[in-house]
Amino acid sequence: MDSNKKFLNGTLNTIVLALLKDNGKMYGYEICQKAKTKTDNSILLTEGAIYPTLHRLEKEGLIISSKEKVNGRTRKYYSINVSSIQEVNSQIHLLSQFTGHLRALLNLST
Amino acid sequence: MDSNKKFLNGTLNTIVLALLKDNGKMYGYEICQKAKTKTDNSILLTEGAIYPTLHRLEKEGLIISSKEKVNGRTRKYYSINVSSIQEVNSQIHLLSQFTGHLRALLNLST
DNA sequence: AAATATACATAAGACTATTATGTATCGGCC
DNA sequence: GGCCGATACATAATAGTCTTATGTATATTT
Repeated sequence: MDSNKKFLNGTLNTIVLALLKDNGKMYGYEICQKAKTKTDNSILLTEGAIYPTLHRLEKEGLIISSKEKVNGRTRKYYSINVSSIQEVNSQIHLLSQFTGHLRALLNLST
Repeated sequence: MDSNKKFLNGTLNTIVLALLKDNGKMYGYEICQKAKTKTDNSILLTEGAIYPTLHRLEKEGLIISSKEKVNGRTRKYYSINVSSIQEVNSQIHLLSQFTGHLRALLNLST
């Protein structure tokens, strides 16, 4: 059920970018929940993976963060850096192409 | 163009199994060529990745090998171990599901 | 004769995810 | 009132896979 784990490698970066692009702004915990609910509990992002990924993407300048206190708990919201939107689109497009190629190799019609 | 590289991680195992299942028996170099031609020169498997993968899969008992001398060059042919066909099908199915979930996250219709 | 394609193999290094651990607040339950 | 689960962040040690580089060897093309 959660054997998807081993496939995640390399795609997590782009998954995060795609979710942020769609949802405007999100925080780490929320991204994990979204991925989980959108994939029937199949893609389960762990904290040890998501937070380093967010830090990495911010360091690279693709996303920006801002802290907010909500209900007493601190949330760190991330959103796409507008000046990097082309690069983000490019990365999403590449992953999209890759899934297509994968499906061709697996003989999946669509 | 070959930025698919970073997405490959974790999926190579299953790609190899899928190709072997479709083509009966193949050798390492042939697998690389097949992946390349079937994906418009996008998925380029390197020798440093393919050979360790084949050795790993054989060690796990999912595939079996036999050496043949063809035109003066030695080829090591691999094929699915018939007694592991269920496990192979299962792994291919999991990757297939994963690509579906990925496409859902990327908002790709198909 | 030299370069390219074929065909295998392995080692060093980089990168990413898993697992484990730590901190802290909030809400529900008994 | 105290405990547990959910929320929310973070980091370190470890494992695993891929890239890059290197090596060997034969056949074909230029």
